[in-house]
Amino acid sequence: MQVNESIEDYLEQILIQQEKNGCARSVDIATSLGVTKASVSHATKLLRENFYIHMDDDKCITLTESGREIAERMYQRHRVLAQFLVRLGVREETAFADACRMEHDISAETFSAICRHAEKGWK
Amino acid sequence: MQVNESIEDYLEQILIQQEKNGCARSVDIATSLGVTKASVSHATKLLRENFYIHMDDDKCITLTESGREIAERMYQRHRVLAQFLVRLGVREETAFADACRMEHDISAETFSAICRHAEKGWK
DNA sequence: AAGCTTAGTTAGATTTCTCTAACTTGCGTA
DNA sequence: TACGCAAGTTAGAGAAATCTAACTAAGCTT
Repeated sequence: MQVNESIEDYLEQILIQQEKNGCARSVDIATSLGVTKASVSHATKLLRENFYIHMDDDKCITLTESGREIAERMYQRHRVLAQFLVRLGVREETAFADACRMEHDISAETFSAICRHAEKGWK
Repeated sequence: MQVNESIEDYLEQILIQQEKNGCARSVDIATSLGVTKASVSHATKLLRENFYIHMDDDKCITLTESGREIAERMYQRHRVLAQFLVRLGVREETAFADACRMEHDISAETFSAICRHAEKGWK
């Protein structure tokens, strides 16, 4: 399995829910990502087989070390990109939605350039 | 057929070649996009069927009005985004590659915010 | 003319992601 | 206890993009 956009979205969403509730549930992942439970089930099976997540007996999903690493990277990108866009004058909602797609596309070099400017101001 | 990332890339590449050589050729599209001739053939068939391109008897590919509209939008985004990233300190090559993916993802709102800042400076 | 090279097409397979539909399982409540 | 709901799984299908391999068709070159 290669880690692609879809997989990254699942991992990021699991992180968000895990931070909020202690663990993530399939049904909530489905709602947040706008996909069916069947799709989540399929994805979590893959993620489990490749040791990116752990699912305990009562279906509570948590990230493993390697899953968390990817999820944190995506979530950080998501937040920094959204903040950056807001400072460029984009409405918060649009910024968040666009950042959600951009986070998968940019190189480490571009991300660090954006990090440098997301905090500073510009004229 | 819905216009997605892949289709946008084909149209943009056809525009670039059309500007340079008067028309685009399948083999050059394949080389530029890093896909096989078979993939280009499949894509151009779709694009023809949906009236985004025209292919004359000697296989010379040109954009129709509606194809050109999409291609121009993508190419403009590509250039503006790349320029913007360069001004943020990203190396030209990386900027161009990242812009190539970002161009498909950003909303009109985000693009116009970036346009406003791509020309101005920032500190 | 015969053979080579290049461009393009077609057929068929593969991969990836998603869906619907039908199923199991567990829990709560009437 | 029995019913029904909610969560999750499985099977099967479809869409989209790509690939390889084999083909056609034109145009050069000897």
